[in-house]
Amino acid sequence: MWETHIIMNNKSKTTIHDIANKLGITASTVSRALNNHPRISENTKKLVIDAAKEINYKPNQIAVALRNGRSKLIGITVPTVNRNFFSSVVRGIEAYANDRDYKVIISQSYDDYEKEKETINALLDARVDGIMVSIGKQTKDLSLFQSVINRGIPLVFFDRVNHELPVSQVVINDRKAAYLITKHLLQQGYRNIAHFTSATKINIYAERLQGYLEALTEYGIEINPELILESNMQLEDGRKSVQQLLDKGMGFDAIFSSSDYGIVGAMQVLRKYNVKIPQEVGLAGFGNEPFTEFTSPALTTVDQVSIPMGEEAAKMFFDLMEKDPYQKNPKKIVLEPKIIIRESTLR
Amino acid sequence: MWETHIIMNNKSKTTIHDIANKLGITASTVSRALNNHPRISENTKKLVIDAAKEINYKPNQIAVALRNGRSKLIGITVPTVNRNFFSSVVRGIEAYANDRDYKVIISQSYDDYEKEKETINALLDARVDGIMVSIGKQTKDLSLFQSVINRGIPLVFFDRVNHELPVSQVVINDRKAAYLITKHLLQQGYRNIAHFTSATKINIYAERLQGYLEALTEYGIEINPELILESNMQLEDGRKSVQQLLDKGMGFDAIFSSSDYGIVGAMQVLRKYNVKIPQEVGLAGFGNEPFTEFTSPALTTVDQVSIPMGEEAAKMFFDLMEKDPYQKNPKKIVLEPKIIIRESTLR
DNA sequence: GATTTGTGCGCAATCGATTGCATATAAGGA
DNA sequence: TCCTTATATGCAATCGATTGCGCACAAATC
Repeated sequence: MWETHIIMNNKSKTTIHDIANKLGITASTVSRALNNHPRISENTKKLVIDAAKEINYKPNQIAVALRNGRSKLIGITVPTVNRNFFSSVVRGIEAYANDRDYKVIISQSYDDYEKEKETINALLDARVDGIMVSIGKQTKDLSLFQSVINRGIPLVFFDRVNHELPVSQVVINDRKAAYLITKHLLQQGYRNIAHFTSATKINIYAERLQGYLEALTEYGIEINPELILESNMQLEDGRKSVQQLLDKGMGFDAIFSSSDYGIVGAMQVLRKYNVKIPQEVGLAGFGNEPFTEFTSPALTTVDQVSIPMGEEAAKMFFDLMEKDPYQKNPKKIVLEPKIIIRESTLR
Repeated sequence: MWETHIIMNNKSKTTIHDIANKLGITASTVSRALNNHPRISENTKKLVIDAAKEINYKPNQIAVALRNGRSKLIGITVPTVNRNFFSSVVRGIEAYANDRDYKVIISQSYDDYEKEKETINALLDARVDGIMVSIGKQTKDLSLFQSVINRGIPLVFFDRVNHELPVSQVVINDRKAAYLITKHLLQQGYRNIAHFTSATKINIYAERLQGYLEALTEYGIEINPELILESNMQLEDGRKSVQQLLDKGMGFDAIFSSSDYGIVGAMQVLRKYNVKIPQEVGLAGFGNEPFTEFTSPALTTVDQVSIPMGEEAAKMFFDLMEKDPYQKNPKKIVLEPKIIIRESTLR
């Protein structure tokens, strides 16, 4: 089965010229016929279409792209593609774009600003028709994005955005989600709610912190800054943060983490100390990572409606391309997140 | 901040002709200078390179692609991109390709054969230089893949492959992984080990079943066909399968599932019945989905080395492109999976 | 000094498709 | 019959970069 095969070279080079030769007409006519140009007779149209089928003609999209100045490619840059949230957004984008005959190029920034610049430049070199980005944690200098806009290339931010730049964007209502989650904790009778957050210069984390504070204030609960811990909110950070709270002897009866990873880390440590969840401590995360469903108890969290977010972002790209490539009127779509209440906060 | 901006149209159209005009030479010379052609004087090379920098020239990759017949694009088709395994493979591919100045187009087949054909044809239309596929569950007709090979377009299968076609491929040693997991269960003293499998016409599942059987045989344990359950192995299937075993009163003290989802489903049901894991029943999955680390007890599983798999697949693509695009000598790389022993099988 | 060799660069075709501007033929109008 | 107006198609430029061939001019060889 694995032996050498005799294989012919039919590197399928059929072009409109082949069709033209076959029919004794010119490539112009073939091109027009295939594009259903009104000035071509029905008769030759039929002839051309039949001939195209017969020799299995497929237009060379590269040539089309060069001539038309449109590559029908969309570039995506995300920190990493193998994170459930990002891959789900990509899924949404791909699905929407695919239906419209657009293809999607992905590239990863690894949350590194230099790498992010590189990949975006690479996408521009590839002549993508538009770019969709979830910016990295380090991103500060926005001139690159400004120049993308100045060149009339549709640019869409999603999830992680920057408000200093008038760029069309799709986000979820982070503040409201955090508010609702915190309120839920309060309704469940938790009163000393800690919060895990990340660098709050990143908009989404600032927003979530805000929602948390709002809910507490609404319930007349005094804010305790020592209960607000900043970290990268990965697994290990969650462990450390909760350990810190325990070591300090901080009285807390719930934790709301801006990341699911952080909360799982906390859960692991608490279980070691035989803390009962949710009876003694309630735990809520953010992101609806698949694993939150399978921990025990299952974790309360926020679903970021990632696939719809991808679809909206893609839709926005097409809108921009057609109507406002220079983003004179950037749009902002705010999706409603879904609060997922599970056992970890139900006592 | 969101008001209208005055934005100039610098749709950056700098071409080699602009450089040529600026310097009073021809585009040919500019092209050669930029490509470091030996017949161009060092002096003009310097002039050209400086001028290129000055006007911020970037080669139009579309034009380059048309002229050279190489798009520097790699197409990937996976069933769905938002599954940890696939997105991790994509991550590996992207990382490797990116280092070599190649870009990656992704498309999803949704495990639907028609869709799979469509996306592969779309990738061919986009003139990708190569295609990497993890075939869908339905895929039967392989003529499309054969024709890709016949056209001299490097094709690489990964994970889900088909052995009827001599295509270069990267897989893991599924049989061995299953064998080792089963052996581990046996070593832990489990004797009545059930197995969840999927349609065994899909190679990977057949292999895993085989490894399971081998280990049992090695330990002189009689195979009980009633302990081998076939399903789609999603969460719900896992629940049903284990319920089925319970209803039938089958005596089993361990389950090895070919999918992590299946085993989590089983775990949920068993917990409802207050079955002690791992004391009464040991549980092992396959795939090392992120959630397996966070269940309690944490699940024993098999890591499919997805990122390395992506890198190997990408490496294979470049090899094929350079040396054997028509795959007269298809290669097969078998990666060693990593057995991840966790609490769910340690009693 | 005549001839060969080498250096540096331009001309024009090419990749495949699209499109503005003719042109040729047929059909319609005066 | 002559002229206008459609209708159907061809010609050639274009998108931006690459490359075989050729042509100057200079340097080297005899």
